[in-house]
Amino acid sequence: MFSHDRIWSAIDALAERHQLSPSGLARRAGLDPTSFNKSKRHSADGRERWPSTESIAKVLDATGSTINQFMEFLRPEVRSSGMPEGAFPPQASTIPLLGFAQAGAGGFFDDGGFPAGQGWDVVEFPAGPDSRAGVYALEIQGDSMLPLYRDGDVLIVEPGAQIRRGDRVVVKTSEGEVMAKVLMRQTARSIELLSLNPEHPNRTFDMSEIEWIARIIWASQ
Amino acid sequence: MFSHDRIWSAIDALAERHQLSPSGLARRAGLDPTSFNKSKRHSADGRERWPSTESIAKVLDATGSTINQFMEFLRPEVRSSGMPEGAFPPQASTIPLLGFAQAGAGGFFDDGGFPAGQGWDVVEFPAGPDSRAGVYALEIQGDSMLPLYRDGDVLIVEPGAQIRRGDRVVVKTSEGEVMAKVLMRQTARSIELLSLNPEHPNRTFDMSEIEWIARIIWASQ
DNA sequence: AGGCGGACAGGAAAATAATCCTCTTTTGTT
DNA sequence: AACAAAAGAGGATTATTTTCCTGTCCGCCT
Repeated sequence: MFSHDRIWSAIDALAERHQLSPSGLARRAGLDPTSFNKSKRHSADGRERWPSTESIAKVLDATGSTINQFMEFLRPEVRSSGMPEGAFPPQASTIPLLGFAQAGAGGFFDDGGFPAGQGWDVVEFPAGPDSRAGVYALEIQGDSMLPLYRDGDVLIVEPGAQIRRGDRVVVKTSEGEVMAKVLMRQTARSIELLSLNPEHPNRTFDMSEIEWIARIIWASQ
Repeated sequence: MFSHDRIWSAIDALAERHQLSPSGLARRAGLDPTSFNKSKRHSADGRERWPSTESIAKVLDATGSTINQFMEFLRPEVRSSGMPEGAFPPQASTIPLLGFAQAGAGGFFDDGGFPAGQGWDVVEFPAGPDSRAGVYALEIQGDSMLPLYRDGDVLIVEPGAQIRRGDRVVVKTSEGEVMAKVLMRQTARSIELLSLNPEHPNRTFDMSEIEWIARIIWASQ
């Protein structure tokens, strides 16, 4: 998350961004040029040394950088080698939440339709911090999943998410077929999938035919 | 920009966010409960005391907060109107994207169903930075919007988003009715809405009867 | 080639943040 | 109302970061 290593990397990245060495950056910020030496990032007994928030504030001020920019450097580098270039997993955030049935009552929206007033809950969107590993998107092609999913809709899929009956899932068979279905029933030996399109039949597979199954967590509208 | 005052305000905000006092937050983070006392934010000679980066990392870790969230608190308070307590808008991020039809081809997933290999695009999720003002969630109640939306599903709604024909929308009438529909047609004087449930009739309104209309951007699955 | 400045390692001293401790006030529970 | 726990002010001590200083190495300029 937010580690000693990351914060020093961020300082190095900031220096590099401004064509400065670590000692040049320190000097620019009015600090001692040896402040950011690599040799001083651990103490003699091996303990991690953390730069102070005051030093960081001075550095940002001296380089005209924003907190945003520093935070970009502070983010973890993409870990998994399977993560495509430029992918950057969602961060948790919260947005106002209201029950649909309450939405018509007065006092929840301003004139422009924006949330206002008291009585709103909050909900995490996207999902909470434990549940974002490997999240990816699949774009719907064709009309075979109407009325639920239209051509061009994007499904957000989360491998490793817990799956229960009734969940909408993406399934890959060992024959290479990938399909979006509703999980009806799963046992140790077999899996029964309900089609999203009522015109298509339900499918039942032996579990040995299933390569993986992952839950759809969001669909674009 | 990044000032002593702001960083202490951010710590206070984070504590409040977790229903903690400053001393409670410090205690949660394994620090001494008096660490964040207001009385200790300046030294006796008036000099500013800055919390260490190490302390902040501990606090974020102990509360399960992200750097993003902390940074939001670190920003000068600009937005005030309409944002309910505790709401914290989504930050842009990117995730891997693949067309559904390609998902069955080899090389895109590892054995566990996680994205792997080359050939993935990226897509922003949630939507890009310009389009998140006022985003909120509505939770579906009842079965009236099956098969599309089930009881308990959450819709993410974005007031101010551009709306086109075919978009799924939430509409509020001046009589106080709020409904989720598909936009069929909109003119300066009238609006025609297609019901999400095929058993329900289409609705046509005079524009003067419409208080606001907002696009549904995501639905939970 | 020689001199200068910058980058960086390393150590001691000074400055600063955290911890420990005591006490008072406030809050919550019975 | 009484009691316990939490919150917070304030001070001393400890731990940690910054500053000061020295020295080496490297690159650049004259």
